[in-house]
Formats: sequence, C-alpha cells, structure tokens
Amino acid sequence: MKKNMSKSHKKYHHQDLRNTLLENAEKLMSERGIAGLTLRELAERSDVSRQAPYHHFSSKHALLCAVAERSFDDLNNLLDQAGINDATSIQERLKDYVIAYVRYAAENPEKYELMFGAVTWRNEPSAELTEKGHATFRRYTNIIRQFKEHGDMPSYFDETRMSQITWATLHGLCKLKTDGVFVSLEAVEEMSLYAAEMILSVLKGK
Amino acid sequence: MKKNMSKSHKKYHHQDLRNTLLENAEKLMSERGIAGLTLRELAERSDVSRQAPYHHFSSKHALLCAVAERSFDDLNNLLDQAGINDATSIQERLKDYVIAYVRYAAENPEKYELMFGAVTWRNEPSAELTEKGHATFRRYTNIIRQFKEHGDMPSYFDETRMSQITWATLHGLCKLKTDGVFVSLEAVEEMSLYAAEMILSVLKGK
DNA sequence: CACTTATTTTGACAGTGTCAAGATTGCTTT
DNA sequence: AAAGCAATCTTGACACTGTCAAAATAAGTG
Repeated sequence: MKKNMSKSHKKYHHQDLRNTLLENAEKLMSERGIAGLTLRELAERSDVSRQAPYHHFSSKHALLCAVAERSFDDLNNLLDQAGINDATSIQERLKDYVIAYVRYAAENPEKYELMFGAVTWRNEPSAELTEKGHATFRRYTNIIRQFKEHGDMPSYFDETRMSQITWATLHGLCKLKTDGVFVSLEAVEEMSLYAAEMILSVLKGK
Repeated sequence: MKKNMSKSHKKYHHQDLRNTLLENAEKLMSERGIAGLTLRELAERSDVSRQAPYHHFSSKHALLCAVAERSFDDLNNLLDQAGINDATSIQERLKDYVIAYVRYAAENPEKYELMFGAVTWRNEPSAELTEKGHATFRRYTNIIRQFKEHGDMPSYFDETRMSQITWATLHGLCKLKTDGVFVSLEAVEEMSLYAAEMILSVLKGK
C-alpha cells in the first residue's frame, strides 16, 4: 500500500497500458522533442515501472514505429475528410490534399518526423508502417491519376514519376518546416498554396 | 613511453586535433550513422582521451555543427564547379545544379542530414552555419533570377516563392533518399532529371 | 631559467536502453 | 472455491552515453 489508491481502479493496471503509453509518448514527444523522449520518463508518467513498457513493445524503436503507425491513421483519415466532397473539382481536391498534408506536418512535427524520417525508415520499419506510408502516398497518386484520365496531363508525362516528384515538393516543404529551416508557419502555408498552383500548372502542360 | 612513437611526431599531439576530429567524425558517421557517432569512440579513434575534444568543441552539438559547416563548403564548391561553364544555357545550368545537389545528398546522407536537418537547425545553429546554408540556397535563387531577367518566367510568379518551392522539391527528393523512404539510387537520379524538367516547364509558363 | 598559457588526461556522476530473474495479478479449468 | 497457468509488472544490474571538475603535461615567452 504505497500509492494512494483512492479510486477503485488499479485492477491490474488500468487495463491497457499499451494505449496509455502511446498517448503519453505523443505528449512527451511534443514537449521534449523526439530525441527527448525517454522510455524511463514515459514509464514514470504512466505510473509504471521502468521495464513495464517492454511487455507491450519489444524496444524503443518498436514503440516509435507504433506511434508512427497511429499518426498515419490520423493523417489518412484527415486526408480522406479533406477530399470527401465529391462535388468539388479535381483541382480543388488536389489543393485540399496539399493544404491538409502540409498543415498536419507543421502542427505535428515530431509525428511527421517519425512517419517519414530516418529513425523509422532506416531501421527495419515494420510491414504495417511501410504499408500505411504507401497508403498516404497512394491517396496522392489517385488524385494525380484522375488528371491523366481527364486528359488534363500531357501524355508523355509519366504518372508515377510525376506523382513522386510533386509529392516530394510537399514533403520537402514539410521537412523544411519541421526541421526548423523554415520558421514562419504563415510563409509555409502560403508556399503550400503556391506549390499547389505550380503542380496544377505543370499538369496542364505548356 | 607507452605507444610506439617511431616517427618524430607526437610533439604535442599531431598538432591540430581539431581537423583530425572532424575528419574522423565524418568517417565514423558514414559507418555508423549520425546517431551512432559517439564522442568517446571518436576520441579513441583519434588516439586521444575522452575529454580532449572538449577543448576544441564546446559540446557534441558544436562538433556536429562544425561538420555541417565543412560539408556546406564542400557542396558549395561543388555547385560552383557545376555551373562554372558560362557557355552553357541557363537551362543547362539549372540542370547541373539539380544533378550535383541531389547526387551530393545521396552520396553523403549523414552530412546532408546535418546540413539541413533538425539536429543542427533546431538547437541554436551557429551564425556561420545558417549563413552557409543560405549561401547554398542563394546559388539556386541566382539561377532562378536569371530566368526572370531573360523573360523566361511569367511575371506574376514571385521569384522568391518560386525558388523556395522548386528548391523544396530538390530537398524533398534528397530527404526521401537519405532517410531511406526511397531506396534506389538510380530512381532518385532519374527523378532529379524529371524534376529539373518540371521546373523548366513551370518557368516557361503555360 | 621560471612563468604563463594551451592542451590533454583521469576521476566522477547522472542518465540512457535493455537483459535477467523474480513477484504479482487475473483468468481458466477442475 | 482451489489450483494452475499465462499475462503483466517490478527490481537489480550492466555497459554505455555526454559532460563537469580538477589535475597533469607540454609549448611558448620573458
């Protein structure tokens, strides 16, 4: 009887430590940055011993991958919402994707870092993670493809390459913002609009 | 008289530890990755005690910044060489910049990470570092400006924004490669060419 | 020579991820 | 309800990290 267990909880340990850990990890990350996320402090915050997290995640890396997967789900849902209005034009849908994408990254720099950063992708990323990453990109490719199908794209443009490059533009903007090279949020948002215009301009052909 | 000092060196300690440390740091980084670079191992490799590096760099972060500055010098020299042939067209000069830039990043992922990554830019980057980073970007802006001066760019395009966005494309490609999202080097090189074409296409206007 | 300064070393400390082994709790089968 | 079992959590320990403090050494200067 060490802690004050006034409530009736503490059945085993508030049931799902896993989710608690993930949520606290996100909070800790946004406070201290991704490098400042410590397993020990995470455990402490979750009112659990140092080693408890290891029963749910085989390593710190696995924990980070799990956070990334969660973030992918968030972003993908967000992107689906952004493009849900089928009445709007393809052009608008592209813009919506761009805006939602860049904004998510700008508002959640640490999460974005995990989603498309070296920490996860260079250390045997899990199959689920890579799949969800590809799913995010696939949503973009689908939009680009629609341009081609509607004849709004020069035929000599390779659809895949075109998607990769223009998406790289978004990713580049996000990275410059999240890594602290660009600091002004307003400027980045403006750039993202500008980028959307550029992409549309390219798709129209010369 | 511990080590075999066959040579006449060992006057103080091979004179400039600073450069030795920087060189060994680059080697270590390319072997173990930027996270695997350890001050202690670096010191050991340089035949020096644990604490010796601190007389030349106030912290590990300062060391990393110094490595980044060095890399900027390398890249900037490289870019100058790429565009040195004034006989070629502006279009060719842009292509050369793109190719040289992406190739440098792809071949030196850890260095590029330090040059335009969170580690350096989010922890009070030194004035020299930010200056050299801007210098790299300035070389790009200068090329874009020439397009405008030659009337090869729609007047309603903002020169700065245009530079930022198209350069973000390059940066995005580099990051996707160095972070391990894209794996094939050939594909990335092909994309960089494609990106150059896209940029030229945009600059021509519709 | 002595003296000052620059450079390198050794000792120590708090903090990290994680292995190994033990303790606790809840569920299931009898 | 009792016993057994598997899931879950804890404590102890280890090697490793960056870096502070203080001592030792070498170089340069008068």
